Amino acid sequence: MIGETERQDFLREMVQQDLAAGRISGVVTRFPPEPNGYLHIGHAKSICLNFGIARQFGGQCNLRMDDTNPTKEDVEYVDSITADVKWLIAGWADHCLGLKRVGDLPEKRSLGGGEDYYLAPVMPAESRGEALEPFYASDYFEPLYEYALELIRKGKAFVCDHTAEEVDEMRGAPDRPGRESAYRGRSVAESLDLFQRMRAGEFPDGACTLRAKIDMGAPNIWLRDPVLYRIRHVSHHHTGDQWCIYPMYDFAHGLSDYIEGITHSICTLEFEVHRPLYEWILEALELPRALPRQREFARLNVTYTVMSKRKLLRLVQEGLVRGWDDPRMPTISGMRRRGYPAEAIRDFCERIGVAKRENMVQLELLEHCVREDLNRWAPRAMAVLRPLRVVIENYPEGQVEEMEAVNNPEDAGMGTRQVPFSRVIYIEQDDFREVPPPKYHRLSPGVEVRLRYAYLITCTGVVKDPESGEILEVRARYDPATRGGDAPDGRKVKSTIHWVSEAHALDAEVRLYGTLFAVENPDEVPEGEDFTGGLNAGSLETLQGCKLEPSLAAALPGERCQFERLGYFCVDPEDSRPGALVFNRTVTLKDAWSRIEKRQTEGA
RNA sequence: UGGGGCGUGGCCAAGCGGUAAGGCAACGGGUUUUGGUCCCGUCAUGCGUAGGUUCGAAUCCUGCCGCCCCAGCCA
Repeated sequence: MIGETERQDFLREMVQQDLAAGRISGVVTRFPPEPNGYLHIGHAKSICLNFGIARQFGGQCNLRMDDTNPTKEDVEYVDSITADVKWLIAGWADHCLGLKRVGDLPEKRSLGGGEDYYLAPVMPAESRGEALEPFYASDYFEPLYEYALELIRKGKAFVCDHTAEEVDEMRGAPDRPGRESAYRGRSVAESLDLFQRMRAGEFPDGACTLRAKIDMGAPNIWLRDPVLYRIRHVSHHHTGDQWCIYPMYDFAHGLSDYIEGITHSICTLEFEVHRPLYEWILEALELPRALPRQREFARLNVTYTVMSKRKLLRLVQEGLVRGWDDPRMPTISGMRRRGYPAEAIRDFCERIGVAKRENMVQLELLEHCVREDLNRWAPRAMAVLRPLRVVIENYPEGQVEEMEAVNNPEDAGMGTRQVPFSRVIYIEQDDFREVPPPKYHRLSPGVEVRLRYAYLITCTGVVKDPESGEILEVRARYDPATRGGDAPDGRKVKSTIHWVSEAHALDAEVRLYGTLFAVENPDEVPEGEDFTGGLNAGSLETLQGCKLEPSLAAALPGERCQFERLGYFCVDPEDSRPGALVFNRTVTLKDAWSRIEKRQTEGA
């Protein structure tokens, strides 16, 4: 895009070279999650990469369910994945999202003297209101079966009757070659017959497999006659009971890419050792169209969280979080519920870059991106999370003034609003200290501070519970000449604090989130311990009776704003109700005072 | 001890033979009716390490060291 500097990385470089060399004429990528869990921030990196490349080169990116293992997959996951992808790319790469008409299957056609299967994406611009759905690898089971037959005919695959244990044992080891299957020399006709009977359901699970005939002595283990098909008498979330044989990832993936006309198949590093097999399968079939090219990048790791779907699933199943969309989860749905804007997540994915080295990105960068985005457009409001009553002794009882407050100092166009002020207000407990520590600028006896958009007040004393000594309320006097916050004599105060009028306050529940794990790298588990031992017991703090300024009464589910001086918050889309508002803290504001305070206590 | 990858500041990451970009974090300062934002400044004589080639090396060559991935009928 002109004027926009697109990030350069080794993958985009490859795409550019392929284009320049004329190997391809357009770019088609794909995002191929297995529907066995919810998408997380690691997937977001992949989504931004694949859609980002499609977008940059005027191509498309197909959303495809890599659903070849029916025992682990579920429609709940395909639905959540589809929604998460759409949400994440909205307003950025919608036009690149390749889907297909509901029910569409690959078209069988003859090409180059042979049969070919192809399924083109339907782009949003040409959908004309038709119902669209993601691609499914399982929609290719029939073509895949045909390709398997072809491989057998070419003498490049055979049906093997060894048990799983035997196959394991015969595979050899990294430094020791394997032994050939006793069935490797089976005739083409026999393998063809057996494979057809496998499909027909004549054999029980595990009785036999279809294997590629490559090289049991290959140093790369994935070339040692890998299994291509296995028998599983289970129904599939998308194909039902149509099949009892299911293709393995290596066989299905490259061919799915081929069927969709994918030019670049970008995946994570652990698949690098599979690349020779990916290429072997496509080349063995002698396909008539250009082949996709697989390249790998390093997956994302973020501090204080885990990224494996297996571990995230455990957190959900064991009730250690409140679900896949728990705001503490690194899932896209969790981040959305917490209030992270899609644009901030995309910005993060762009900033972390793409390379091949292992990496662990600090959570702080993600939070920085969230703050930077929200700062620009989130409206400001005043809310007191831990209320402390302040009585302004010389303010007339029963009097109410409407104070004009700025909605967003970053954007004058967002205007102003009126906030009611009266004799009794709430301030944050943190904003008062009976005995102020050094450098504490907020309210304390004898000190004058500014109430934001209101008046300068001076603390005159406190009222304590005679029993416990707990501070029940703070007493103060205001200077009537300072309406709006400025003193006519030009005197300065060191601090401005927020407040909410007691008589006008809205009650709300506010949920504060800390990191899910207390340790930077939860995957680094001490001997004999479980990763759940690293969980942060204080990751969720629920506050009741928080006091909000009345303008927030109309806040809608999902709506985001900044509570001044505290952080960015959003109305919980699930649990909030009119009159019973629930807010999630998305991220705190940077807090210079807490750093000073921390240094003081550590120094002491 | 087989094969495949990767080593640039605390964390990411540019760099593609001409003398170490940028971001986050951290630290110091300025502005400020959010201890926010914004602005300014500091932060690798050094690119895993040892040699070699070259007028010149993070970039090329060789050796060594370290880390990651692969022995699912998971993806």
